[in-house]
Amino acid sequence: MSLGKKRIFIVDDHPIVRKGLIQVINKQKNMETCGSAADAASALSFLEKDKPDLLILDISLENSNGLDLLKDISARNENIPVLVLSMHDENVYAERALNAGARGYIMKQRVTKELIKAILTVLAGKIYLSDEVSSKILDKKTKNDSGNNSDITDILSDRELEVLQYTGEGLTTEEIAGRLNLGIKSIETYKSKIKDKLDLKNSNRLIKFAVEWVISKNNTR
Amino acid sequence: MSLGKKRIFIVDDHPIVRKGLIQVINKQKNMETCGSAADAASALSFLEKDKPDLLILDISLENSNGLDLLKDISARNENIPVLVLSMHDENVYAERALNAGARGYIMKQRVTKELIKAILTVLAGKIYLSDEVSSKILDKKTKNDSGNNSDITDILSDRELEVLQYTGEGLTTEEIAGRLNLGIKSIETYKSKIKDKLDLKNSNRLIKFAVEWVISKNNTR
DNA sequence: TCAATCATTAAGGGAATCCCTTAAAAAACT
DNA sequence: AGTTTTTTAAGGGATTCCCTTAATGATTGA
Repeated sequence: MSLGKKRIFIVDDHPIVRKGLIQVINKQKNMETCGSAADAASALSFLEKDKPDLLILDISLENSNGLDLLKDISARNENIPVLVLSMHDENVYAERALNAGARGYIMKQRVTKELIKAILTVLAGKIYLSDEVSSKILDKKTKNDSGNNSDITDILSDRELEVLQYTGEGLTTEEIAGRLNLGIKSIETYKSKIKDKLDLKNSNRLIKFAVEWVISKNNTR
Repeated sequence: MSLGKKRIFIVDDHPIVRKGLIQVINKQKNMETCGSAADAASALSFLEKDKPDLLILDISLENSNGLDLLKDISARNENIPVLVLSMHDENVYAERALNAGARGYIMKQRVTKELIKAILTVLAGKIYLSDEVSSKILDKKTKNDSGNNSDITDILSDRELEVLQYTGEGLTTEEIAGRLNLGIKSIETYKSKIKDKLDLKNSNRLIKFAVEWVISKNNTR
């Protein structure tokens, strides 16, 4: 942790965000960006050739969601520390990101102030989370032992949650299948699993629930 | 349109996005940023003192959604052209933004390439939209032009409104038919009329809209 | 006032979804 | 190591979607 600058690769589908990140990082003395990508495919092809010291990853990518890329990277055991960037509610995705192998989670609302701190923390081998999230996650871990948690993010699997999200955005079965690169039949299965788990009578109730969930997620805090 | 640089104010709750935008804009010769804000409140207080030539606005603000701010600005007749920035699907929000007074709509995925073009277009008094969306919306605008009241209760008939209400409560076609003592086929007709009138692509979008409408109705009064 | 538009109600029919069952490989707990 | 959960998907009847056509009554603008 001293010879040369640490090399950072950025994956984010918003060009302005990439620009902003590159600018902020390259202003630092002990780190520099070594490239960027807008989607999972080009990110992976870069990682095959070159290994940066850190990956900054937006989990809300357009064509293949960021959690999948994160899992993919962890699966290929690249051993690259990943700092996840998100515009979503921390409470919903932070824990999943960590479970999928991330070493840090930071919301776009916080980037700039906390970004460098987060990068340094992760580069030092530690895990970075904002105070609110870390305490919340720890809370849940201890509470969970005595059952009774009606947080849907605990009940639903990753895929089910994604399907719920897209359903709440008004997408059809076919459109969701397209987004996730899965068959229609699989999406139908996820929907029916969600209905079972959340005790929703039929698909209209499911959509209603999903829409309300998406709204409340975006309005809370 | 020539003496001095055009002054642009930015409203976005993501610091990196603000940084990126400021960098891109200030590189141009004929425009410059004159400030930025992360939320509606500080944006409004700035606008009371100073009037920029253009406002760039993220409609997915945290604490009060951007559409409200947009409506607020239009309502106070500030006459400032607004370019809306969004990470959302254009087809879902673009029209709402225009109805609320925006002069342009651009997705964050497109910013950098199209940003300057969009700014110049709006500054020139025109409306900027990506090609896909523009034709679609302008079509409808000309149709709807008389007495431009986008209040749903004016557009929909009584029956249609009832169906919308029940749909927003999560009822199925059959259940609605039961409630209103009508045939399923009639409910289907009403649903499709509603979709036509409100320009909703399919029944999932209809349900989403209906759920959101029911919620907003219960909150706004 | 009378043709014209809108509202209400509904049928026909192919396509898409829903809903319920079954299933198999992989991953994750215990 | 063995059980459970997750991810993925097929089959098939029931329901809903979506598009078209249509009849009757109410409203309204010219």
